[in-house]
Amino acid sequence: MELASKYTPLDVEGKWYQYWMDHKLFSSKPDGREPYTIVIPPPNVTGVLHMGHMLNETIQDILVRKARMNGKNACWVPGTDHASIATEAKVVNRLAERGIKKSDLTREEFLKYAWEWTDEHGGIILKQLRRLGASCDWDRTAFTMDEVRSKSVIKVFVDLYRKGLIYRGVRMVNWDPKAMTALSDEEVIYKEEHSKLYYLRYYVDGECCADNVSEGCVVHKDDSGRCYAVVATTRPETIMGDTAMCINPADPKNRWLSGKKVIVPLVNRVIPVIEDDYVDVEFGTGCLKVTPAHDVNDYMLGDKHNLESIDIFNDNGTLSEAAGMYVGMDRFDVRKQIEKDLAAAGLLEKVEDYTNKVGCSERTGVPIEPKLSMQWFISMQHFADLALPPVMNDEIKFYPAKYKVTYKNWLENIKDWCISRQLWWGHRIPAYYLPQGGFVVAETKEEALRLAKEKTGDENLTEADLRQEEDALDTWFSSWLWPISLFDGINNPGNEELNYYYPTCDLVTGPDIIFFWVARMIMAGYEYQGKMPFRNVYFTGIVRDNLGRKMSKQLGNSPDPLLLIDQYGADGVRMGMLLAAPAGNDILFDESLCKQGLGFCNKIWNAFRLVKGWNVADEPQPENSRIAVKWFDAKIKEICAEIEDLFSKYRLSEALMSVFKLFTDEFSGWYLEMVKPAYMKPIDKVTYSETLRFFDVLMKVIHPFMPFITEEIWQNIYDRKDGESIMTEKLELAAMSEEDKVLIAEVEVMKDIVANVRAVRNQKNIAPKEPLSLEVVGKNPVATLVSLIVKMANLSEVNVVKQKGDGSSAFMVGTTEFAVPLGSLIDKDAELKKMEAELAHLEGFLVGVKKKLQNEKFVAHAPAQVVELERKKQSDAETKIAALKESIARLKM
RNA sequence: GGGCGUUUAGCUCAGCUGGUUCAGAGCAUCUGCCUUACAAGCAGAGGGUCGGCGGUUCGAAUCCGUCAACGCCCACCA
Repeated sequence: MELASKYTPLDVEGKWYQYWMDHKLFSSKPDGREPYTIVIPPPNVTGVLHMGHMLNETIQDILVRKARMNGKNACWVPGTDHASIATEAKVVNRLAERGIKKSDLTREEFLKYAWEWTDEHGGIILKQLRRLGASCDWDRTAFTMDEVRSKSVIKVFVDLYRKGLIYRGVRMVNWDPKAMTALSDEEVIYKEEHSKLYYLRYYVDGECCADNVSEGCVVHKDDSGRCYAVVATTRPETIMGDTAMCINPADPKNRWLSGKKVIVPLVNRVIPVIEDDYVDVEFGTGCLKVTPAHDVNDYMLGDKHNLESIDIFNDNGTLSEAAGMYVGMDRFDVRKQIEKDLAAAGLLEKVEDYTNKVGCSERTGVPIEPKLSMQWFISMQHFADLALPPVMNDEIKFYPAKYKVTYKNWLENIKDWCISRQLWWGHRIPAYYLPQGGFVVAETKEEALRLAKEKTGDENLTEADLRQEEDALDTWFSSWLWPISLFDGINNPGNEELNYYYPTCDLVTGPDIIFFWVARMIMAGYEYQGKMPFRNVYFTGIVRDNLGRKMSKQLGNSPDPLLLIDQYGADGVRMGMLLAAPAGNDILFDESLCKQGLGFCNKIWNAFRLVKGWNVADEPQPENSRIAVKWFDAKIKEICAEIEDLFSKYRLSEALMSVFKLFTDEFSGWYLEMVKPAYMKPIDKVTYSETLRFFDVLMKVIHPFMPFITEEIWQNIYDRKDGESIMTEKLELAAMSEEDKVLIAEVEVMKDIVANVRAVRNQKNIAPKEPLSLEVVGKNPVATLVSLIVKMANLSEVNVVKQKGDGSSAFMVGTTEFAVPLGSLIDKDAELKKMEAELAHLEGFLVGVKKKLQNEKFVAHAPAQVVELERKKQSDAETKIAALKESIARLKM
């Protein structure tokens, strides 16, 4: 077989993915094996793959492939999310490009466009995932708006309504004026903004009796002697909605305003001064303008003090007729204009720079507007009570565990969830309004009609009389059912698939959706299955660039994942991602890590090329190879046990590093060099077949991380039949024996000796191919491994001597001294210097150890084995010092 | 304003319930090698007062306190 000296991923990756698909190797059906289930966090249906997905999906694929390799029935269910707001916004934009306004379309027409868009762009992201090697069971691909999922959503809505957990009411909600819909609290993100604090004059209405004031009052008067109050606000454009001014009753400086009325600047409406200790005396002037329609706190005040509420905004953020002024202008244009107008009218005291947090829509980015409106809500306390205990008592484990605190905090301060959205793209709320007023909630129109008749007693009602709610549901109202609805567990409770695959095992997702999604899935899981939706949650970090900046379109610092795969291969990119991704930390992605990944592929490739290039002869196995095989057999067991342990702790990055070192250092660097036949010489049969066996095992160990190259090589180790695949293989290794442990330790000593001899070569510029000899002073600690030392250090002989010869370079391994005779090459002075430095270090060390042992408290308090260790350190050091001193003395002779 | 987390080599990170020469790994750097699998390679080497200060202890990177810097989450001060 001819193999190129460089590995080219593109040649093999597509081929094997197709092979896996053709042989249905990703597909899972319930059987007698232990299930291992992951549901994908569904990406937006019209999204494209970015680095965050790459990280997430790589981790999931590694876990899934590992589980498969461990003999479990692994099932990774893929799917996409309809992403109500995001998708609707995209469709609206696209229509706008064609000159079509959403408002000119009927709901049906709009949805037709939306589905067109979805069919056209939908699922691209899933196709892209295949390039990465994702081993999802594609036959199970689901969509949050497909039939099964939609039906589940409606069923759950009706159920929760009947249980009294869903209600409809007028509340202050977060309004997105761009998307023109209500949002949940979680969809609001607070951004720091450099804005301004405007100080406005509110003249006192009627006679001003400011002469008659108490101590500490601060009264403002203008040039003509009229009194006014000063209100500090960041939002002067809302003064048209002012219906009161509020002071703190305990505030002496504003005492004089008590019971007065003031005039809203420009608007000239007279409003009362109310008193409430909500007002912070220290902020601004202690006078607060109250706009109940446009601020949550003001709303609370209005409610308490029975104030009128004037909604001055249209749904799109422009000013409404109710404002009376600036009608039709955008709220931010009004802010600019009103500043000018106030100043011109002499009503603007001053303007200060001010930094505050502004709530913005997570999706559209525009500042949200608190708005009083009729919406649908879920009572959340019930769900919080369900979802808190299992996480706190670790029935559901979070990795890293620190997110338990975040989770707890949220659940203990839970607020009701606004689930209605004034959007068309989504699940339409199954509520039907009656001509007589009121509504019914039902899964179907027929059922609604039946309920309506029952409710009204009007037998003449027809379906046409019922008007279905226009609002759609929050996207997350479908996502929270995902682990159940994927197995049709809502419509078809207790079905075989559900029983087998649920609860799922691991959930891999970002901490940014811990509330949106993770917490709510736990709620739905317990509500509808009485069981957790997943056992473990692995929170990944945020992918950042190598400067620590979040990857974003604006910065243009996010590489295109597919281009990376073109360049480094999927295996290379997977390794690059994972190397940078310790659990729970943000990952600083650097393209050079992918290069390292490809480099590793190349290493594997070339190792295989070497082995496959050997000629095999029927001759006895040499001693060095016999030991090497035994050793590597032990080593592989050791490292695999380590890897298992790391996997169990989700420390995948470290597991990969162990895998990498096992192959690069232990296998390629040591084992292959130990057994490698001399140039043009054949290898014995036994060693050859054992080496192929190692390859077989190693490919399985590496496979979860790098599926493509491992399949390619695995297929070429032996003749495989069509349909065979590394994916259906199991990795089973025995535990290490005592003998294994001893051998591993001995080989470590041997490596140390070899490294020292190589160092001597380096220092003396002796070519690797020039054989040297080695003297062991006293007893060889690894006498059984002489054949390996000879081969690895390229020695002509190893002699055990009582005393090392003259003209040699010496070193110590453990307590044994070794020497490489160099004859005339020896540099006496350099050798002396080296030894004296070593001696000084050892003597210093000995002093420390002795001090410790002379400390009575140490000997008394420390555990016996620690003290014993110190004593051994002392005697070892003394032995070494004696040997060194002797060598130095002899050198000086 | 509250809470959480981080700070160890030039970079990214490991160091579990204090105790082996405990100060580590990968990458990067430096030196020497085109050695017949791989120069995307091989063999070596250098590099850190473990953020500062204080405490507990026979013994602290590890435990406690405090300060500092950075990051994240939550919160209705206009």
